[in-house]
Amino acid sequence: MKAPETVTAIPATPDTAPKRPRGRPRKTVDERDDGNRRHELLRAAAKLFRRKGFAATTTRDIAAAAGMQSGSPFYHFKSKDVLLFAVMEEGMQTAIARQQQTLMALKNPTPVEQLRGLVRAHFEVLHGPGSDFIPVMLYEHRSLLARQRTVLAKLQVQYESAWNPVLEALHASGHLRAPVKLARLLILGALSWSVQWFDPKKGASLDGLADAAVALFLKE
Amino acid sequence: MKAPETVTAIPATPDTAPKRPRGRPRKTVDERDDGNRRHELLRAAAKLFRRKGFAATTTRDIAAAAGMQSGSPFYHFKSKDVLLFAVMEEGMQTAIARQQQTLMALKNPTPVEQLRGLVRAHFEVLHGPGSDFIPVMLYEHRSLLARQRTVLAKLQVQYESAWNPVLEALHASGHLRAPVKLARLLILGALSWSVQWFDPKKGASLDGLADAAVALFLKE
DNA sequence: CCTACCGATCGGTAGG
DNA sequence: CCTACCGATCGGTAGG
Repeated sequence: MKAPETVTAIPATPDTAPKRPRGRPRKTVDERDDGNRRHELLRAAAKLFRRKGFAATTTRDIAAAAGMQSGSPFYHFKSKDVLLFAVMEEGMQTAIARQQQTLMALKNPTPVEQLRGLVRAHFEVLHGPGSDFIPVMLYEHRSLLARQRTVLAKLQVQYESAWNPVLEALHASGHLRAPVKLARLLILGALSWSVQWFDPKKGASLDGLADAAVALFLKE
Repeated sequence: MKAPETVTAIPATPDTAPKRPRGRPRKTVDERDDGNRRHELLRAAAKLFRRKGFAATTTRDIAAAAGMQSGSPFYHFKSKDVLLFAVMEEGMQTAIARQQQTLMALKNPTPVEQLRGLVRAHFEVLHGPGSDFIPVMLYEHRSLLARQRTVLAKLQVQYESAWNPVLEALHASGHLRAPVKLARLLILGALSWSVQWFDPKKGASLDGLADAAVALFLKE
């Protein structure tokens, strides 16, 4: 209500000046990269949703963080829910991509090496650069509408299914003793929970973490 | 504003009837068990906070779930934050108590048996009867004020510290390969995450879960 | 994308 | 504990 938000759009140029589109200046006409502004919103939303939660974050917070006025996010996203969904979907997409890259980069891997790769990739997705999206996905599931949840569930199954053959192999070779399905749930939980306690700024390395996790789960 | 909430308090009994305290009837005068109503609020709040999250739950929701009018929760709790804190504190208190009972009930336990007890007690706290309090504690941490967080942190340290000697012993005996501190974080994460996927109504037993977890973490 | 709003909801309170 | 409210905030929209 009294929030100036940013001191941008006071009409400093009256009728005398040649008419110019309001809002922040654009360098050329064909640079109007809508995708860019849209993505700024996504990143701001991801960051705020992660820190304060979906319900406690206002669309005004998000607009301000992206340097916009309070009504502007709705030019890019129909509603706050749609914004949340977009954050999660992008998170899952990049998570899946990174997971696949990691697995492909291994040459003739043993199942143990594959597990270590999956673990390492998961930590990367959770704590690496641009890592606000997936924690939102993990912790704001209940804020989604049923239909959105269905779509994301498919991506999640896709992500998790990469673990299955690896865990099966480890179970068969005696490296893993727990039932595969429960093992996957428990392992992914152990890793995902690190969002609550791992602080990337404190210097501990993701590699060290991954080693500890593999040592915890595997026999010998 | 236009919310009738519950069709309770329309003055169906005019001036003719003998005056009677409004609201739900009390059986006798000295039964006015304030602690009971207060606790009904706590339970209703825990349930709603767990299902919808703190920010998305209104004090009106809570009041209605406890059979009260919208302003009444503030007779028992100064603010919504205080209610949240009370839920978490009670959750930690009973979790610590249950954990201690479990450990005491073991006669001459091996470290492996102790771990299994701790795991089982943790699942009980998360999924047993009256299990809404601790999930709220786990998932609504960020909604707390700094001062409240400090108080709860002490209880959390107390709860977690019970794990340390057990894990140390298991590490020394070669049953546990990961560094103890990281192992504790990962294990507690694996267990706590089950809030996201375990459905008590689906029949799977907490004992089976505990067995799988121990099998996952321990060598042989 | 900004301006200027609206309608609804929400935490909380005074007074009994 | 209920009644009757208030002040603030919030998601969203019309119109440019």
